Amino acid sequence: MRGFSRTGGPSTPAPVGLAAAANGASTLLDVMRGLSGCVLETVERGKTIFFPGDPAERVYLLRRGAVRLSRVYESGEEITVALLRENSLFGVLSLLTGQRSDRFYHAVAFTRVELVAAPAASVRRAIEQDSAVGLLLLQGLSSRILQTETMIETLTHRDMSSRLVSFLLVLCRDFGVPGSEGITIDLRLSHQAIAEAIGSTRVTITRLLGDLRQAGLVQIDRKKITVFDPVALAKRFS
Amino acid sequence: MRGFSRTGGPSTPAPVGLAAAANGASTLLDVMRGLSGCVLETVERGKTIFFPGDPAERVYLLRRGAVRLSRVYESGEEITVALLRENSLFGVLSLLTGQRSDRFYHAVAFTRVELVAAPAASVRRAIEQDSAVGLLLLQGLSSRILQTETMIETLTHRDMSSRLVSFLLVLCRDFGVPGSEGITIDLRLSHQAIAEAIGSTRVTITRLLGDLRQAGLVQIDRKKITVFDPVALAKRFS
DNA sequence: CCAGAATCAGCAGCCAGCCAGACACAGTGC
DNA sequence: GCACTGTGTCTGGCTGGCTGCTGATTCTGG
Repeated sequence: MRGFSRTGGPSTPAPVGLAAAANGASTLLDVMRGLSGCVLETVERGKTIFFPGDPAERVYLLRRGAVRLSRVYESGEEITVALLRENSLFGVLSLLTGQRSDRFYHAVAFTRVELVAAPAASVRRAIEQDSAVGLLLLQGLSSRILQTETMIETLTHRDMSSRLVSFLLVLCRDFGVPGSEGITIDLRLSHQAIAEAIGSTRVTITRLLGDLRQAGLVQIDRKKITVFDPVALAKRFS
Repeated sequence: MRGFSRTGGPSTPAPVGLAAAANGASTLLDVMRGLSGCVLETVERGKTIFFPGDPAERVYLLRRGAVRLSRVYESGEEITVALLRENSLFGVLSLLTGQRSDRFYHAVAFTRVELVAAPAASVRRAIEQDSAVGLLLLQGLSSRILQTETMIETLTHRDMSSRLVSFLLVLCRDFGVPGSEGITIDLRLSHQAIAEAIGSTRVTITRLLGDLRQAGLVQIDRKKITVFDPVALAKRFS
């Protein structure tokens, strides 16, 4: 259970009456698409959306697919800071101040991705003109904060087994597709990718996933993980 | 260095021209104080601001002091999800949907705290009436996201020593007061509290802090930690 | 203001979990 | 076919969690 059912609620921001009334744009997507200078982009799996050091001048809305935000160290090590799901806002740093600032994360398309990018200035202008836009963006960011905080919960688990389980539950929440056998995580995850996200190593993930599979809790088919019963899996916390 | 100097930048949202022009309210604090139904509260160290399960109907701005957001488990274990510094927005969950929702974190005053609380409905109304309010809130939330993501970086460090160092640097950023000898973290931190924040145990923190002290990197006086030289400390990453 | 209670800090020894490094093999795409 | 990425497994070694105890500090209620 822990953090699974409860945080599952407010994930996809529902249309708000206010916004719809204002100008017919009832979702973030509608709003973003209406902005001047907005661009619809498709990025192939593995391609970079922005590099650390790039100027932060656009705000992105992830329309389809998953994006990985990561931090790269001199050592070559790479840490995943967030795995963004559909409907997530990112690159909001550019809204922060009027001054120019730079990205410090690396944003990579984790799957084939469709996104809407709009200049920060356009977004600011849209907010001025229609306050409903501000509210929608706020809701988008709030939901990002909730996701991130769930991830912090995951990462403070002491033993790797609990961390992995907790992470799988987060993935179910964000990328889960219900099927006949359980919930399938709609991402092609390598053990290495999981390790980078929860601060472990490839070998450990291999071992722990093997344990979970042998316990009959999950199934793995061509890098796609199916969780048979999230509640049963949650009981696996140390 | 890692995440220290870079994220230090956009911490306190600077007044934005737009907002000032709109109605003279140039900071979040001004905005919040002007809201109908807003309440100024003082909460003593250790007292609860809201419990998990409480209805989420107000948005808070932390005016002075520090607030700890945590998750409590049946086992009695408690995990710190965020240590909020002055000027942080929290309780934004209530903005998310029109429907009623409940808190799932425990918010406790970590120090003596002054805060402004406003009903979510008032906040929504204020955004409608003055779009500058929306922008200020957005900036507040963006800065929260940056903080939270730095914390994720901290937590994905594998060895406890790096995690502790990284956490101390985060604390310097958020609660540091420069002094003649270095930066003093203006919080009374027990080893237990640190352990709960970085997913370790009291004993380990005791040992590692002892090491840092012996290495001449930090000083601890009645639960207040002074970091002599953040840059030197940052070199301590494994 | 004081005494008892509670929390906090420090130390040591034991042991499991996990990392490092290495290697073989399977799958996949060019 | 070949290169590359991903998976599975083993051995050794060390970090860090767990337990138990003691003395110091801080809090609390009279």
